Amino acid sequence: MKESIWTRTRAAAPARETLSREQIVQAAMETLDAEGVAGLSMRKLAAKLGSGATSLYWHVQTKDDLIDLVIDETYGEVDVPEPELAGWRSGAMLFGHSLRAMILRHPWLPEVVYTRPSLGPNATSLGSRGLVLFGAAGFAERDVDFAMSSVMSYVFGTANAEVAIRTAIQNSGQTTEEWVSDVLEQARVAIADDTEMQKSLRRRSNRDLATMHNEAFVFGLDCLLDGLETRVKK
Amino acid sequence: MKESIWTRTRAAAPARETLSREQIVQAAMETLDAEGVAGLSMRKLAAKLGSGATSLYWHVQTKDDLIDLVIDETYGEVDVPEPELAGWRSGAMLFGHSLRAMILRHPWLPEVVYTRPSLGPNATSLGSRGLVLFGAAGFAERDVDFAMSSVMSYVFGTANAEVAIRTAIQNSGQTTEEWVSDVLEQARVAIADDTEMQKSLRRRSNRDLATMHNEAFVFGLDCLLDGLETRVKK
DNA sequence: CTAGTCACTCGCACACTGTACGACAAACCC
DNA sequence: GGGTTTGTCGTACAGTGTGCGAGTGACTAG
Repeated sequence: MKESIWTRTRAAAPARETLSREQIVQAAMETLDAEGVAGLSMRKLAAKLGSGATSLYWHVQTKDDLIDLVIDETYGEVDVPEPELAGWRSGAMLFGHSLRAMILRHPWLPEVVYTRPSLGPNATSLGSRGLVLFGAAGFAERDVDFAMSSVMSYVFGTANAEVAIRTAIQNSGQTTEEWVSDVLEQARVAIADDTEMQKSLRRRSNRDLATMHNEAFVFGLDCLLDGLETRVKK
Repeated sequence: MKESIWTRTRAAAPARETLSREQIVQAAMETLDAEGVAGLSMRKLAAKLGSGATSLYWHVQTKDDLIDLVIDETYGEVDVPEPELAGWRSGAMLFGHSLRAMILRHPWLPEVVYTRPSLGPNATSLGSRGLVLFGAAGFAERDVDFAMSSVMSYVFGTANAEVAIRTAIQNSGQTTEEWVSDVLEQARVAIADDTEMQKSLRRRSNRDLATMHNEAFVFGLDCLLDGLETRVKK
């Protein structure tokens, strides 16, 4: 007996310093978070990994596939509480906050997520855990799905809009305060004869952008959950 | 008298066969609707208009600016009923349906709309009319803005998700039925040990995709509006 | 020890992108 | 008729995703 399977498998593991799909996905995630979709190119990604550009194509079929993988990774970051722990309503609230936080951490997501369906393992697992949560609430059959996707859609919608503003600020190269006051000034001129917009503008202009977004988010989510609660089977 | 001012101005009007910004925007809209963002290139657009590629840059500063213009055009297609006509609640319902229909007509929108803020004339006018509508409901000061953006976010969220599925089907080259049954089969395998997902799957599998989306949309919107209604000042 | 096979890397090339630049031309004003 | 404005467009540059085929190191069978 020259060598056991154990030593054999052990030796086969490192083999050669080599790229791995996980490595590539993680590097792509970093680039996306830092520079957005426009900042991600296969050549730059390869350079970051110290390899040739086309080497990536052995581990990943196309750039789009790579993005699919990164997207699924983000879904893995979302918490879905189990209904026993918190009850469905506060569970849904926590779920919403976790999903929103994830999207804000990955502001490139809205730009790519609507060009493909998400069927990766993390996405489906999220869906499954979501269904458990909303299933426990006691909705009628099909309302379980409707309830869950309502909440997800609402959260995506609000977070996406928030992301749009954030990227705009970042691209402008200004501070948030500068940008806000610029936009407000611009708006003031544009709507000189629009009393309704002026009122809204006055309401917004003294408030911090981030806290306003937070308040708006929980306001709408509360409303939606209120509405959902009345649909629960008595 | 050889020619009056009338004939002169008449002659001066066309001046020379020339591109116009409106023409370009409209052609870009057509291409986007038909082929999506990936199908729009300045060269192809110019060819469609029978002009040189770089000629477009006299009328439009960059491709991104052009897309901004097209986006604003789409906002112009959204109906916002006046509150006197329908009351705020059914007005909001109509608004939601109109916005959703607009997004479904322009499935490329989600892909580009979250990388920039929308401050064009049609976008701001939509915002203004929206504020009139929700302002008439009788919300407390800041809740007017919150209510409106909740509804918009929800509608965007649902419509975007719908768009994602539609594009996926289109890209697959299959019919909707083929695609659905393929995905269901794929899902069935993936979730062999997940009873919650299986229940959901069984619920979905017999239903037409489009009507399911419609039902889900009005279900969630109704819930949200129910919740909003309880926030109206008494 | 050699020959062969697999797993993986990578340089080159192709077609295509957005757009800066500067030369051109047609219409207008004086 | 000269000059200015308005508009067009060919060329060029730097960059993109990725197909192809040659190359290389590690392992296995004989």
